[in-house]
Amino acid sequence: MAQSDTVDRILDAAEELFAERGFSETSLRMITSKASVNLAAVNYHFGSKNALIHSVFARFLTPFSDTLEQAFDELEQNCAGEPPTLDQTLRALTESAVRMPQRNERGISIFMRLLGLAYTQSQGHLRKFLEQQYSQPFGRFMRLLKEATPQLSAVDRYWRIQFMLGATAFTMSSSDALRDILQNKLGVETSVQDIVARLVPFLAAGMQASDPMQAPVGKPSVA
Amino acid sequence: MAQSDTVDRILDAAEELFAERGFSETSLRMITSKASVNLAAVNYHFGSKNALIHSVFARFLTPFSDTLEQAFDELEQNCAGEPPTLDQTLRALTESAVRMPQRNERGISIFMRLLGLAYTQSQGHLRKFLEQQYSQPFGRFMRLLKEATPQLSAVDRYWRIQFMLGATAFTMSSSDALRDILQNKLGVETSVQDIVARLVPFLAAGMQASDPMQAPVGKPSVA
DNA sequence: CGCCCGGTCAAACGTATGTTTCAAACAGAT
DNA sequence: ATCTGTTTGAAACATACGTTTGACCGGGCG
Repeated sequence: MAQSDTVDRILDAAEELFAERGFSETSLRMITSKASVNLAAVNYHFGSKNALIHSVFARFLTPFSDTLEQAFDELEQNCAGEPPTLDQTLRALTESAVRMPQRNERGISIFMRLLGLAYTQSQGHLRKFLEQQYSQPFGRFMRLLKEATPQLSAVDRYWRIQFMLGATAFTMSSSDALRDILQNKLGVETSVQDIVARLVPFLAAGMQASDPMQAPVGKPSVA
Repeated sequence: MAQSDTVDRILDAAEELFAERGFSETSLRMITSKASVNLAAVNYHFGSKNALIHSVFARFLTPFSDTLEQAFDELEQNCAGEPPTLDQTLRALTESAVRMPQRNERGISIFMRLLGLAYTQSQGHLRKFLEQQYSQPFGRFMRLLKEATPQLSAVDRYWRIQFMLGATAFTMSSSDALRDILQNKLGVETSVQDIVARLVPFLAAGMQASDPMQAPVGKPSVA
């Protein structure tokens, strides 16, 4: 049957172009010409450009979501009763991302970059789509974070989670470029796993910093 | 003689629209109609849309750059000889941003959002413009960071700086949305100053986390 | 006054976008 | 071989964009 692979070709091309140029900066014509398919194929198979964007996200977010739920299951099972630590929770997340079945070696990088874009570019439809589609694993992650940092106020925790998201999405989204720079400047090779290994302690330390609102600063602050 | 204020009206409108919608998502027609000026005025006064973007950045980045240099001067002067601490350096940066003379109360928010967008949206011309225009204060900030974290290897420092940049740029670029969410969920009002006040300790703690490559992984006490 | 010139304006330019159309090609079942 | 529903193809659609044009206005200066 060889039922046409047009759909996948479009998704592959769209994914890559979106990741490196953003959504509004990527036209359907770029996508279809990169995918070597007819322009009309996008609207035929997906309905609209926005729907294509949703499909691109769904293709990697759904498996990731499943992997993540599974990792969280194991985590909670292993430390039965006690809530998992912050470090364990973060590791469950990052390892789910890294271990996820990739279509190619740049997969994880593209994946991260798209997540960053989704958050950054103010595409109302995308945010709505993601919220009503993947609220469950996201909510679960949030709950785990909450249990792992009982010392934080809700507001502090909220902001620090945003800081973590930012550091992660940003770093991963430009990880290719950053790795090249490092390679040129210091002659050091780096893998995505290396980056993650450095990122997690950074995040955990930031997350557990002493309360900014009551802790005095190291040096007596100039009132 | 009431020399036309068209230029400023355009800059004001552009600044606001860019901040809330991004660059490619904001058309000249939106800008000119918000500013109540003729469409052709943009190309007449600025030459092109890209040049307008540059002008928007220059208008707040140049004073900020000056303020920052001054803050760094004072900083280095005060702790004569000794290099400023990480916390001091970060505070010099953020306080320069916050204290900068604002055109209106949303100024700092817009300013941050635009900086985040500049880093996030892959506008080649913008990055080039910023690099060749404001490389000096940026380089100086990097040098101060280096002196404030002598315990870090070059590679560790490199990655952690990226993490900091990411957390900052990302948070600031979506700060309005994040503040709204917080307002709806917990009924808490937040100012940019609040966010910054929470961000700095997070960054400082992450920056000074124990070396990820030699520290044991489990959950040891903080050595 | 006449002249000029910085600034404004409505209108048009050419190009690129997302989407639609409709005929042709194709597959599989009858 | 013929029919049927699905998928491709080239072309056109309407709209929006950034930019350019040329007419027009209103003071300052000779």
